[in-house]
Amino acid sequence: MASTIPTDRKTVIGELSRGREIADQLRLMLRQTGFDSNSTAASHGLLGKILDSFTRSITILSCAGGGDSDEVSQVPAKPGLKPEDSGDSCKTPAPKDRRGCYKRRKTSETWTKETPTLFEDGHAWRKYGQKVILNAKHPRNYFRCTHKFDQGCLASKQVQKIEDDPPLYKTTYHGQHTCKNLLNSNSSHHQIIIDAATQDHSSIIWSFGSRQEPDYKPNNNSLVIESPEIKQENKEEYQIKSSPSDDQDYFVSSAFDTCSHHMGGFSSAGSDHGGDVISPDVYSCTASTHSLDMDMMVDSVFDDFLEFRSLS
DNA sequence: AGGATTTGACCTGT
DNA sequence: ACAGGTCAAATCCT
Repeated sequence: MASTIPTDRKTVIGELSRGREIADQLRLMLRQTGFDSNSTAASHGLLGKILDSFTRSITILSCAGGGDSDEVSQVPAKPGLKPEDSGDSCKTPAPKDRRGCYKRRKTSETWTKETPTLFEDGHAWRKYGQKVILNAKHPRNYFRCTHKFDQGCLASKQVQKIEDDPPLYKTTYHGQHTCKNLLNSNSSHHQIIIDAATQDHSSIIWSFGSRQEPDYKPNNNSLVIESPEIKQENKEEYQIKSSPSDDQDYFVSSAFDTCSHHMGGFSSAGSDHGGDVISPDVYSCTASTHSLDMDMMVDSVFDDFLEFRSLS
């Protein structure tokens, strides 16, 4: 990686800039159209993410002069560290002095979810820490995307049990997945529901869950598309392994190009095998009939992403 | 053996 | 100074 040709870099930056502009236009456009407030809010949120992603990528590419530029979070430049082995500071030796080895994420976007159960979210997570939190009954668990190093995916999450009685888990997500490895390569049953008819707009609802909720039935108008199963890691006793969500957002977005989801549609299900149940999370998106041009815009945005990926 | 988790130490923001 | 986030060596698991 240390050797990306400058021309390529420029091309990538150019493409990303273009993508950012398009996403920005899309946001303006959304502002003027008549989506319902929920969808609008969700769409703006998603667009914000897209814009943020573009901006970060551009920043990384522009700053990291030589290439190599690993990530924003793993920054060297340690003040008190010996200058030898200029470059990777915290990676290898210097077993003790970790000053400057990492930067705590500060401004990356976060969003939280409170759910009564723990479940899969389609991504592979690696636990990297656990911390007792003041005034909290349960420790907080820290996870990062398994592909942090091989694909530079910066997504991470924190999971904490906040209630005992009716169990309640709070999951805080940081950053978007940029990795491509969803755990859906084998055969689970994610549900994608395209709810074809509602009053004003036709709306589309996708719902996902690594296990199907037995009782759940989409309404009559729903078109249900099943996607392959995601890998399940059934560890009965310790499950803060992954949770639903955001990444599906990414998955959905890239797969279908348009729409956003709103959080909060999570619903709990019964249980099977006496263990925790994975319940489907419902993402919804309203696709207005007059949004074709937006589709094209979003297409364009994702084209940029794809191009960026292929170049990098 | 290699990957994942545990856990104490370390670092940073407030 | 403290609380919380991250690192990385040790340990566990497959």
